[in-house]
Amino acid sequence: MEKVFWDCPDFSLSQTLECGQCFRYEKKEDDCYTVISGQKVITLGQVGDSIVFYGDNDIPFWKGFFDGERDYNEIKQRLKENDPIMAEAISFAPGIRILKQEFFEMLMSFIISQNNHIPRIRGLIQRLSQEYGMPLEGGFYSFPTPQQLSDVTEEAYRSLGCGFRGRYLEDAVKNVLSGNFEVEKLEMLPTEELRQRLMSICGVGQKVADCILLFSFGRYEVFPTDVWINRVYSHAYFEGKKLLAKELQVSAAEKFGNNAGFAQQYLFYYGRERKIGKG
DNA sequence: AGCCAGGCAATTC
DNA sequence: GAATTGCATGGC
Repeated sequence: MEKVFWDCPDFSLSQTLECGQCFRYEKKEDDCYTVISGQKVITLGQVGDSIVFYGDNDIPFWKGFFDGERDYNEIKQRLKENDPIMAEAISFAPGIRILKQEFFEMLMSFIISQNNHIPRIRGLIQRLSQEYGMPLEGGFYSFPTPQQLSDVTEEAYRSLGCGFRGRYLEDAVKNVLSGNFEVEKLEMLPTEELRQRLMSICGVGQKVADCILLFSFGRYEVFPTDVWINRVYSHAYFEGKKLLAKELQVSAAEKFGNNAGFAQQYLFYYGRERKIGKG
């Protein structure tokens, strides 16, 4: 098997995949991972700072997927200034990079994520792909396209185990197929307008919309606010006092500015792994 | 064996 | 408008 090497600074494959932004990866032997995005699949590993791609399937795509061009060192230095908790969160997982993932896949995945555990989210996405996606090499399946899901009913989603989210998933597919969610056009919209557009889909609230804005549209100024972020944020900056989501986001915007999204992911992973503020 | 989950819409006050 | 409630399911 052909190997392609890639030196990418400030990058940990495991931290980036396992920090909660991505649901479609599988850990193999020797710290190797198989990652699936849309119709593409790759197996890769890491030796020190060096990433090893096994196979040469569209390497430029995967370098973009891993946000390879961005200077994360500069972002981290800026976030750490006068912020010991952030410094600790960053040193806990200094190799997180924000992935660039497909819009439709993020839309469906984060609808599924609501009121759900991460292991179960992954299972549901896997079954959805296996049922309606396309077989790829290695026994994996592509995430289904909107067209492949065009006739899937709420009941079918429920029988996969999606529960009450079935109605939302069906609505999301209808919306995308209607033509009001073409990525090339969405990319042009200012963040707030794009957020409102996403939230017009039943089942997409601000949290889900913000995850899509951050993980798919590269709107790094957003700060997705969920229960974990609320715990770690109030613990880190407000002596444990819980904030309303609105207040928290105003505070995060002041504190982190255009790097809020990166800050969110460092804090989220740190808080969740260390169970900060829980119990 | 329950408890609860990267929330949300619907309902109620 | 802010606060409360029901939701489906299964991993832990």
